[in-house]
Amino acid sequence: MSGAPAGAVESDAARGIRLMIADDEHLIRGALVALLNLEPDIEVVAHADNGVAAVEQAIAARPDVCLLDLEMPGADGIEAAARILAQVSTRVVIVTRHARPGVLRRALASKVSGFVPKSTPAEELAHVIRDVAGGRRYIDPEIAAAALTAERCPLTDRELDALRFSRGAMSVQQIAERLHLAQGTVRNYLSSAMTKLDATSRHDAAEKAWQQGWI
Amino acid sequence: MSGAPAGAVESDAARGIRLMIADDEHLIRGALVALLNLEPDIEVVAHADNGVAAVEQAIAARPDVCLLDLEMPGADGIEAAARILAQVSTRVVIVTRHARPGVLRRALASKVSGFVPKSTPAEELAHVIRDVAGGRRYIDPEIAAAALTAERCPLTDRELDALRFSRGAMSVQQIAERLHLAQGTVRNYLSSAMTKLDATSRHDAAEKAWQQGWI
DNA sequence: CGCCCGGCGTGACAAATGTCACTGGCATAG
DNA sequence: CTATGCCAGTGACATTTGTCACGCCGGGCG
Repeated sequence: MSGAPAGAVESDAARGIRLMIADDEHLIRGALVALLNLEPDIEVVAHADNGVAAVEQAIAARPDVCLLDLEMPGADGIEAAARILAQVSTRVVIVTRHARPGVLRRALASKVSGFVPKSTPAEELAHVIRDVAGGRRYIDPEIAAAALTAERCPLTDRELDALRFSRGAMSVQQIAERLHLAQGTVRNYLSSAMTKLDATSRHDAAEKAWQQGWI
Repeated sequence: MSGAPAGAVESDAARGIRLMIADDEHLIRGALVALLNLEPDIEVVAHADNGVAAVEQAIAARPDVCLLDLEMPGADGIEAAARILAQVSTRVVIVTRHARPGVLRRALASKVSGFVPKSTPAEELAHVIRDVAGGRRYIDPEIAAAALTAERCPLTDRELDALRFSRGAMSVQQIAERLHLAQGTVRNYLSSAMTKLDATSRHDAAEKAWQQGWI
C-alpha cells in the first residue's frame, strides 16, 4: 500500500526479497507480516485478506514471492495462484492448514513453487521463502511422502462424478439430472463408492474422497 | 522451558507480564510468540501445541496470562481453560477462528477473562493481554453484540434431548430406545427442530444447535 | 471364436428419514 | 368456567436413500 520508492529499483534488485502475504485471518496475517519484516533480507510490500484482493495486490506490487493461504474466501489460494502466475512474473508459496495429497497435486498443476503446512516452524518459513526466491522449489517432505504413498484411488470415473456433486448438498434427483442419468444409477454409484470408502452416507463418502484429494 | 531466574521473582513482580501461548499450528504459535515477545512488558514463558500440554505447562510455569486457541486437539481451549483455572491462579484469553455466540457463553461459564476472534488486528492483541493482566475483562464487541442479539433458543426440552443424541450418528431407532419413546415421536421432535433451525437434515440441525451452544 | 471380467446403466425393493394430522395434559388469559 | 395456546406424544403417510439383481458393452485370453 505504501507508495513504491522512487522509480528505478526493480524487483530483481540485488538486496531484498519483495514479499506479498495473503491470509484471511487478520491476527495471523499481521503476525506473519511483522515477523517476516524482521528478516533483514525480506520486505513485505503488500498484503491481502482474500483471494481476489491478492490477485490485485500482486499485479500492483509485483512482488518476488507471494505467500498465499490456501483457505480464503473469494478465491482459494490455488485459484489465486493460477491467476497471479498468468499475469505476473513471480513465484508462489502455498500455506495450508489441511495438507491433503490431492491438494498438493492441484497446487503443483498450477505451477506453484512452494507448498508448506501451517505446522511448519516459523523459522523455517523465511528459509523456504529464500529458497523459492532463488528459483528453487520447496515441498514439505511429509506431504510429498504422503502424496507419493497414497494408494491409487479405487473409485471409478462415474463414481467420482457423482461424489463431486454430493458435496454441496445436492439431492440424488438433482445429481441425476445434472449427469443425465437415472436416479437409480446415481444411487448405485454412490452406494458403490460408500462401500469402497467404508462410509455410512454419501456425505461421509464425499468427505473422505475430498480428504484424499480424489475429487 | 528455560529455568526460572534465581529464586525470588514472583509472578506478580512489578514489571513484565508472564504469558503462555497454546495453539496447535506451529507457524501461528511461532509467529505469536515472536511477536508478543517484542513487546517490552510481555514475556512468553511457555507454549504448547495441544490442550493437555497447555494444562501441564500452565501448572509448571504459572504464567500471569494464558492465551489459548479454541480449536486444539486433545482438549479444546475452553476445557483446557477450565482445568487450568481450577489449579492455577491465572487469567485466560481465548482466541478463536469461528467466533459463535454459544461458544462465548460456554467460555464465560468457564470464567475466562478475554475472548477475541482471530480477525483481531495483531496490534490489538497485546492491548487485550495487558487489560486482562490488569484484572479487567475483554470481550470482542462484535461477538458480544451477536451473543446478546441472538434470540433465545427456540427449541423445546425434548427437542434438545433428541438433538443431543443426533450428534454422533445415532439412528432414530436408537435415540427412541434411549429416550423410551416411539420412533415417530423422536422423528417429530427432530423434524420440528429442523424447521425451527432451518436445517435440511437432523445432522445439520444438531450442528447448528451446537454452534449456538444450545446443546 | 467363446468366455469371462469389469465398468456403465437401469429399475425394483427395503429401510431410514422427514412431514402431517391428531390426541391429551396443563397453564393462563378472558 | 371456558377458550386458547403450547408442549408431549403417537401413528399414518410420502419422500429420500441405500441395496440388490440384472442387462449391455468392450477388451483381454485360452
